[in-house]
Amino acid sequence: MDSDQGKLFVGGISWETDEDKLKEHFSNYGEVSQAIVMRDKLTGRPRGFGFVIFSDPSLLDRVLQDKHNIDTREVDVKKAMSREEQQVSGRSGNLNPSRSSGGDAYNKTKKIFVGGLPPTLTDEEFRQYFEVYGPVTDVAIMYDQATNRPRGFGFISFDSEDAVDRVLHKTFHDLSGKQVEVKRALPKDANPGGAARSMGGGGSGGYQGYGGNESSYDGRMDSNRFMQHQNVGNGLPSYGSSGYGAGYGNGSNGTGYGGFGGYTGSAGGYGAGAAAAYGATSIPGAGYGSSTGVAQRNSWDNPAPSGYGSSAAHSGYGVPGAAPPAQSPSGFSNQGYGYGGYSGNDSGYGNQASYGAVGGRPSGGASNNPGSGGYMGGGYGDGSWRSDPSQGYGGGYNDGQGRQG
DNA sequence: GTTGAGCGTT
Repeated sequence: MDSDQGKLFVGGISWETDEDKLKEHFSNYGEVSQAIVMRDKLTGRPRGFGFVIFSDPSLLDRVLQDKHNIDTREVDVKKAMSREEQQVSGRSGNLNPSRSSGGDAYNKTKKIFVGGLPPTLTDEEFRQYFEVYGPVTDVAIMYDQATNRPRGFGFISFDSEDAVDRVLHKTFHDLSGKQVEVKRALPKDANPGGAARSMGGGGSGGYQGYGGNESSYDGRMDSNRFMQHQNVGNGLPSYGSSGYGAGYGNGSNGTGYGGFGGYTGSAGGYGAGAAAAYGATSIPGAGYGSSTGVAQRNSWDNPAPSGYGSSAAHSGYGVPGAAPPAQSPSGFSNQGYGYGGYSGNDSGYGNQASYGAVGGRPSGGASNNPGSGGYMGGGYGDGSWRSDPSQGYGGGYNDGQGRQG
C-alpha cells in the first residue's frame, strides 16, 4: 500500500490520451513521477484508463477534488486501489493487515526483479545501487537477444533475505534519476520448460471449462494474485509457500470429481506448486480427493513452520484398495488408477513435480474401451508472473476416458 | 471504452 500512495487511477480517458497527455495534465498539480495508459496487449488499443503517480502523495487530495478534462473528455479520477485491495472492496479502509507483522518469513526468495530500468544503465551501476541493501551475489540486466537492446528490466540476487526485505520495503527506487520498481523475482525454476505444456494446446480438447491457471476449483483464488500466507478462508489448508493443485476428473460415467489436493513444501528453496490429479473412475464414489499433504521432515536448519518443508506428499487414490502403491514418479499407471500428487524437494531450487495419472476405467481391466486410457498431463500452471512468487498453482486436468462411447 | 505491463541466467 505504501507504494501506492500518490497513485491515481484515471478512468474513462479518451483513446487519444497517451502517457504524455496524462502527465502533462496532472503536472499542473505537482511532479508526476509516472503516468501510464493501459493498452490491450495484443491490439495496442488503449483500454480507456491509466494511472498517474505523484511524487508527493499529499497532492492527491487536491487532485481528487477537481474535475478533470483531458482531450475533451471528462475523466474519472480516483485513488488507485492496489490489486490487493480491489477484491476487498467495501471495507472501510482497513484491509488485510496480514503482512508486515513479523515480516514475511515464508518468502525465501533472494532474488528481485527490477523493472523500469533506464536503457543506459550498466551492470556496475545496477549493482552499486542495490549493494547498499546487502551483499549482491548476482546481477543481470536483460537484453533482447535479437536486437541487443535493453529490455528494461533485470535481476539482482542477494546474499540474504534480509536484504531483499529491505529493498522491498519500498517498491520504487530511484536509480540514475529514474524510478525503477522492484518485486520479488519469479522463481524461474518453477517453470520447467517441458512440463508446462499440454493444458490448452493439446488438441484433444478434453477438458471443458477448466482452463487457465488462474481459474480454480472454487473460483476463490481467481484474481487474487497476491495470496500470501494469510487465511484464504476457503477451508483448505494454506501453507505459506505451498502450491495448490487441482485435479478434475472426468470419469466414464461422469462421477469423477477430482477435488483438490496436494501441496508441496520446499525445504530451503523455492517451493513451487505441485498438482495432484485424482482419478475419476467409473465406480461411483470411488474417486475422491482429499488434501493429504504429508510433512515428514523438518529437521534441517529450516525453521519449518507447520509442516512446511516436507519431503513428499501423496494423496488421493482414485480407487481405494485397488490403486497400485506406486511411489514411482512415473506418473502413469497402466491400469487406469489415478493417483496424483507426488512432490518432493529437499533442497535448493525445488522444482515442483506434478504427476498425475488417471485411467478412468473400471478396475480389472475389463474394459471394452481398449487403448483409450486417459492421460493426465502433469499440470502445472505457472502462477502468473504477477503473483507473489512464493506461490505456485497447479492445475491438473484430465480427461479420464478420452472419448467415451 | 473505468483497476496494471514488464520475468533471466548460471
